[in-house]
Formats: sequence, C-alpha cells, structure tokens
Amino acid sequence: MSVENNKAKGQEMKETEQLDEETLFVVSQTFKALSDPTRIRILHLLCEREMSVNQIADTLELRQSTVSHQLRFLKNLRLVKYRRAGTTIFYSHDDEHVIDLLQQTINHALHH
Amino acid sequence: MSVENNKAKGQEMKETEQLDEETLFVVSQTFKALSDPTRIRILHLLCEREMSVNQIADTLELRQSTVSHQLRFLKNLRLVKYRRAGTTIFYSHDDEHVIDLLQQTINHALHH
DNA sequence: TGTATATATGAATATATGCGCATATAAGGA
DNA sequence: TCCTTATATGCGCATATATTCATATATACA
Repeated sequence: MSVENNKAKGQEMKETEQLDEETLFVVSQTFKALSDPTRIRILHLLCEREMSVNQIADTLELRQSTVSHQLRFLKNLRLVKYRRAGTTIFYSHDDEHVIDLLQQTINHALHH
Repeated sequence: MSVENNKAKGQEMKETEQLDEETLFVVSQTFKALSDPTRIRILHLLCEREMSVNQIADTLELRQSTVSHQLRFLKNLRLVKYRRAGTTIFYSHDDEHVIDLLQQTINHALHH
C-alpha cells in the first residue's frame, strides 16, 4: 500500500517526479479496463440502468460466456457490482470516476 | 463503418443508444494508449517538458529501442509530436484531452 | 568521405488477452 | 428429486502486445 515516495506525504504529485509502482499499476489497470470495445459497450449500457447478464448479451449480441467473462474482469476491478434476484443476477456500475472518464472520452470522440 | 445509429444525426448520445463502431474504435484506442505502464511513464514525463528519446530512456531506465517503439505508437495516435534539433529529436505531448484524462486518473489514484 | 552520435526499424520471442466451447454451479418450481 | 433457467468457469486457440537484439537511417562534423 504505502511506498517510500511522495504519496506518503499526502501531497500533490510534483511535475517531474516519477510515479510509484502502485499508482502506475492502478492507473494502467483502470485504462486497461476501458481499452476493450466489449467492455466499453457493457459499461456504456450499465451507465443508464442495471441489467442481467442475458439482457446484456442479447442487447449487444454477444455470447453469454463472453459477457460473463468480461463482467468478472470488471467486478474484480470493482467497476461493477451485482445483486441476485432468483437465478437472475443484475449488474450495475460501481465506480463514478471511471464512468466519468468513459463519458468524457465518448463525448470527445463524438464531437471530433 | 457506419451503422443505423444516432451519430449520423450529429446529436448527443442518448443514454441507452449503442455506440457506433468508429466511436468505439476511437475510444478504445485512446484508453489502450494509456493502459501500458511504459507509455504512462513517458506521457507523464512529457506532461511537463519536451524530452529527447535518450533523455526519456535514461530517466525511466528503459532501452532506447523500447522508448522509440512506444513513441512511434503515441505518434501514430497523435498523442505526441516532435521537433528535430540536429541529430536529437525532442518529443512533447500533443493531445490536451488525453493528458487531462491521465492527470485526472493519476490524481484519483494518488488520493485513493 | 569517414566517423560519431541519435534515432528508427525489422525480426524474434515471450507474454497477455479475448473469445468460444463445454461443462459446472446455483436457484426455483413441478 | 428432477428439470429448467441463469450464470460462472476451466481450457484451448488465435491473436495482440511489449520488449530486446541487431541493424539501418540520419545528421553533424572533421
């Protein structure tokens, strides 16, 4: 968790200072989550409302296993959460910051 | 390339509407550029000032060829630009939006 | 032209990633 | 309990990616 660097001091990162490994890992993981078209489509769907695995698969025309695999990926990074209702599991987004990054970038791309 | 979607109308993306392929591609490429620790370190360096290939390699303790390969990647996405000075080539960032995404995410990671 | 320095590039390799199939698990109902 | 539905997961394949080595290119200068 803590390292022998600037983060320990709890202050702003100075410009030239190098990033500590943990920060580098977290940042790269965050962007990696958003670097795959399938995951982007899933997260974009979940921006608006929770959906079951099959609903997502049907909507995006993906195999159930593909969706499940990617949801596990997103769940491990705590970008989505879920609730069970009988045999159905509803997923929803769980990281406002990441959703924000996604929306910003989508809007930026749409407006050239 | 084009789909029966909303972007054609040139209006804001409605919530549930699906992303067209081109937008999906641009967005995923953008995040992919930021998903690698080496590229993050390079871009983070270039946030402050322009640097030559060797300066980057020395600072980050990377091989010259590694830096050069990644700079080509970033250059192809127009995230960096360069200027030549003799035999030395100075690189600098060239996409404020992407630098913004990076800074946001670094700060978010640093402040938990 | 020849040498030195800086950068770029191609090929090879190792690793990571995304997907699909088949199957396992879990919950609900007859 | 058996059957059905919904979801999760292990494995393997194909492909993508990052890095390194060796070498090519480019510029400056003697």
